[in-house]
Amino acid sequence: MLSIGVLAKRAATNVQTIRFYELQGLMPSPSRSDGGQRRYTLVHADRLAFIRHARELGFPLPAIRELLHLADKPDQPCAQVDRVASDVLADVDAKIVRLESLRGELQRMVRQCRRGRVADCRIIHVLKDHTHSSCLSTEHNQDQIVSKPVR
Amino acid sequence: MLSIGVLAKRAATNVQTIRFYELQGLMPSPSRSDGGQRRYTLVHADRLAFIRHARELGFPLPAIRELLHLADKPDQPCAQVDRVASDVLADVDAKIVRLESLRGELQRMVRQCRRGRVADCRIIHVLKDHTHSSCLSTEHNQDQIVSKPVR
DNA sequence: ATAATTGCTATAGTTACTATAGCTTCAAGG
DNA sequence: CCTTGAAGCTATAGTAACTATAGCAATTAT
Repeated sequence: MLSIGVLAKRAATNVQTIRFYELQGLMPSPSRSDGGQRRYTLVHADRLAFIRHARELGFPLPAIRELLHLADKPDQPCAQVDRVASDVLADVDAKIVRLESLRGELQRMVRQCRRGRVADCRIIHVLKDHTHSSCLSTEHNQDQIVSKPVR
Repeated sequence: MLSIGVLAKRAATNVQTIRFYELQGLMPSPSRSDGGQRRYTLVHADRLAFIRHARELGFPLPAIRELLHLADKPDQPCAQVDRVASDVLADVDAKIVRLESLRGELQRMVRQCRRGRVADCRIIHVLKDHTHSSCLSTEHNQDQIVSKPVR
């Protein structure tokens, strides 16, 4: 029987995340100690590893929920599994395309900076100039670009 | 004088976003009509265009706040502007690297899927097998990969 | 037995918005 | 002048996937 802390260490997850997965129905509610603390088995550890691995590969939680569901039905055809994974792949591809376009623009901007005064700064100029602003606006594509959280 | 709706259309933004930027201190509070509705000038329109363009390029709001601040001091050297832009570029670069690594893994998984039963599915196998799970875990790099919101 | 650590629940914060509810104001037509 | 429908107002909650905190209870080590 594993405490939540031990399980968390094994999966390189943190404790709150495991409780969060339980709330979201991704991890089953484990049994409890007499005092009410969660006690896990190796089955739980496997399931958590599956979830974490899928997360690292960019699967969103609803997709993982679906995969876990499918994994429990070994005799079904795996077309659905393939579709879920392919969707994630398509998503990742789209993100790469967009980011590479951003990178191009940014590199151009930064390269043109002559380190003078703000008044002459190409970066500020480009941002101010809304005639340029069409260069990237791919209609309905407004992805959020977030700085990564440092854990 | 522009109403918030007209301003929004010009900047291809939506109305709530403009009010949100005002709350965040990115847009100055405009004057109001007798009935209390916001009335904007072309100065506001320029500022909003600047913000939107920077957002499209992946600048987070705090960075945009800094740029707006710097843009108001034309005689300062632009080194700080350059640094902000370079940071965003570095961030975009890091995201691309990570996503390309994800893409590789996903492609391998999807290619190996033989469309059989779930029990034999390579995708499920790879996800279940935690000996593979080290392949991507780049220590403290745990970026969130989110599906883009459809507007 | 006691102290340090870990666990518990519930709640709020993160990013950059988006969406709703319930109300008020505005602009155009008759 | 009056009505009507669209647009605007504030305040609040929701999104994704966690992370962090507060205030308390259980467990473990000494």
